[in-house]
This record gives sequence, C-alpha cells and structure tokens, in this order.
Amino acid sequence: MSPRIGLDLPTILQAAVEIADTRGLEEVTLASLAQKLDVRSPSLYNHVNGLSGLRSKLAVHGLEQLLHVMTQAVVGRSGDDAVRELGKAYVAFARAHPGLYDATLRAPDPQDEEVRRLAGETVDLVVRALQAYELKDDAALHAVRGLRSLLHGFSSLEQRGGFGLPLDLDVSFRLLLDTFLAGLHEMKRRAKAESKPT
Amino acid sequence: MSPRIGLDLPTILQAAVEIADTRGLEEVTLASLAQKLDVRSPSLYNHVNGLSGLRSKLAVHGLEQLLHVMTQAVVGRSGDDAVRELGKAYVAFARAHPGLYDATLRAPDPQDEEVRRLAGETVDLVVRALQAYELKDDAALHAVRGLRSLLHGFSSLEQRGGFGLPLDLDVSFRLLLDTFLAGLHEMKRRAKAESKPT
DNA sequence: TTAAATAACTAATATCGTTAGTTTTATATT
DNA sequence: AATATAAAACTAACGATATTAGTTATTTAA
Repeated sequence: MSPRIGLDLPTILQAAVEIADTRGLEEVTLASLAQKLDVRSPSLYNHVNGLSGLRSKLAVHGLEQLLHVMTQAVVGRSGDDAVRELGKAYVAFARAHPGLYDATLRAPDPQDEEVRRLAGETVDLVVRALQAYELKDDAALHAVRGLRSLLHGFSSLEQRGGFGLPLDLDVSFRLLLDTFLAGLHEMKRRAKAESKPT
Repeated sequence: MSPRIGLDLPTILQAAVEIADTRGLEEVTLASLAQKLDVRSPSLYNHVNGLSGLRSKLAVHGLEQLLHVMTQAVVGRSGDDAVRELGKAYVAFARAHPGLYDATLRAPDPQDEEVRRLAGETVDLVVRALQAYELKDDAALHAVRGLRSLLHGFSSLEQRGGFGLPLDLDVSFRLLLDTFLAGLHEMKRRAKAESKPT
C-alpha cells in the first residue's frame, strides 16, 4: 500500500524548514525544495497540496514547536518568573528559526482546524502563566493578547533589522518585559483598590 | 525634456497602494500594476527599478505617511496623552493601509539612505514623546523599541487575524497601552528611589 | 507470480519578472 | 515651422515558477 517510500512528509518539512531558516521563507518554493530533495517538483504533489499546502503544513509544524518550547518554559514556574521564561523562550525560538517562525504567522487559513486547535492551546497556556496576576474575566485574555503583541512585535522587528540603533537587543527585551510586568502589577493594585475602596 | 507624460511615479505609487491595501502586498506585481494602469509591464521600468525598486519606493512612501500621522498625533501633547495618541495613530494607519503598512516593514535595504533618515526621524519623534518619563541615556531608546514592538506586534497580529478570540480589539489595545504606561511610571519611580535612597 | 496501488516521472501550459531592441511622441533647437 | 533629440511606451523573447495531465516504474498484497 505504500510503494517507493523515498520521500515522506517529515523529510519534506525538514528540508523546507532548512531553506526557510537559512534563506528566508520566500525562498521556499516547490522548485528549490525539489532540487534540495533531488526530485522533480511535480513529485511533491504526492505529499503536499501544492505550495499553499506546503505553507500550511509548515505553519502547523512551526506552531507545534513554538507551543512546545513555551510549554517547557513555564512548567513549574509562576508569576513574573513564568512570564519572563515564556518570553525568553518565544524570542529564542524566533531567533533560532526565523523562517519557520515567519511561516507560523503568514499561515493562510485561521479557519484551519489544526491551526485553531494550536492557537487555543497556546492561549490556554499563557492564561495559566498569567494566573498570578488575578486578572478577572476578559482581562486575562486581553493580557494574553498584549503579551503576544509585544513578543511578536519584538521578534518581528528584530528579524527584519527594524532596529537600526546600536543598542543591545537583549537589554531592550528585558526592559520591555520588565515594564510590561510592572504594568501588570500596577493594574492588579488598581483593581484591588477599586473593589476595596478606602 | 519629458515626452509623453502619461505615467509618473505618484500615479504608479497610488495604484500600487490601492492594490496593496485591497488585495494584499503580495498581489502588487508588475503585471497587476501594469494592467491597472493600462500599460504593458516593461513600461514600468522607465519609472521604477523593477519589482524590488517598486517595493522600495512603496516602503519609503509608507514610512513618510506613517511618520506624518504620528507627528500630527503628538503635537501639543505630552506624557501619557502623547503616547496614547501616538499609539492610536499608529494602529489607525495600519488599519487604514494594511498593504502599505506591510510594505514599510518588508522594506529591503535598511541600508537605503531614505529609509534610514525616516527611521531616525521617527525615533527622534518618539523619544520626544517619551520625555515626560525622564528616562536616562539609553533607557529612552530602549523604551522606544519597546513601544514600537508593542505597536507593531498588535497591528501585525490584528491584520493577520492572529487574534482568534471574540474579544473587542480596541479594548485590548487600550489595556495594552495602559499597562505599558503604568509600567513606565513604575520604572520611573524605581529609578527615583534608586538615585535618592531612603 | 501477478495485480493493484501509488510514487515519481515527462510533457505541456500559464503567469511572472526581466532584458533587448524598436517605435512613437513631446519637447527643444534651429 | 521644420527638425533633431530624448525619453516613454511598445513588441519580442527568455528563464523561472506553479500547476495539470498523462505515463512509467516499483513496492506491496493477493
């Protein structure tokens, strides 16, 4: 039932990731991929639904890995420590896999079932990491969005060389995270003061 | 000295912006642009240095507009008010011109003189907007990076539909900005406590 | 040993960016 | 006013790309 097991999906994805991370996501073409795998490009259609299908698979693959490293980063931690490690893991992943990280965001269908599942799991993970701040109702979800914005924004700008200044990037990131966390604590204090007026 | 003044750069850029904002930046091709302008694609080479040249021009054009709306947003304001208006103007621009905003970031050469100039001016503007927080030395520049990360991250994720949750985006953004500002104030307090110990 | 299923192939098409060379036309010059 | 020049727009052609259709080959199952 499976003749000629030369190529398979993991092999294809591995090669695609390699191209994406070294040459950039836009260099991941069926032609370049086929060449790397020593195969003619139409052969790839037996494993992947064209270029857009490949990109989808790549996006899911990246989201899985990102979720994994984030999960590892927060286990056994809570509060500022958890958020800091989460953040560090996020930017470390984006730095180690620039092309793959790119792929997770230019993911086509937010409709895609797999993508939705992974996105949901990621939100859950971050919500748990933020438990210490006692955010009520939607506030936790807004905070997740905020943290994600900040992490993605930093990673994205770093990758694109958007930071022209000769300034240590790790320091910038640490300060950004510190500022956000300080803000979170302040918001918590304000909420407490609100519910328990003087 | 200028025969056949049919096409010119502003006209071309306007058409390109229109395609970018309605169909997405990747749909801005010499072919689609030529069709929209009722011209053959090689004719565009008389005004623009190929597709990459067009993208550069588009990036500069977008950066100019973005800097302009940001400048308008902060004039006559200071402190939290200035930062809040700056942030609102930023995301409003990204929402109104998704394709053009995209172009400002996938700008090729950070080496480009025009790009560097605009980037520098933008940094200066934001530094001035942050004056009220009395950030010392590099701290102001780190804060600029942080604010930009947060603004870009939010805009980028919003555009890509990366926020799957059914939650008001404006509220998320306001809270994110509030949290960042609260953090900035807290950092200022800590710095004061440091320099003037008990 | 043979049949079926499937992977990989060749061939072909449409679209894209790009270059080279030609034609056309508005402006400048006589 | 007639002409020369410069620049814009054109046609033709090439290489690269994704994709489809149809063919060949090979592994597995019967």
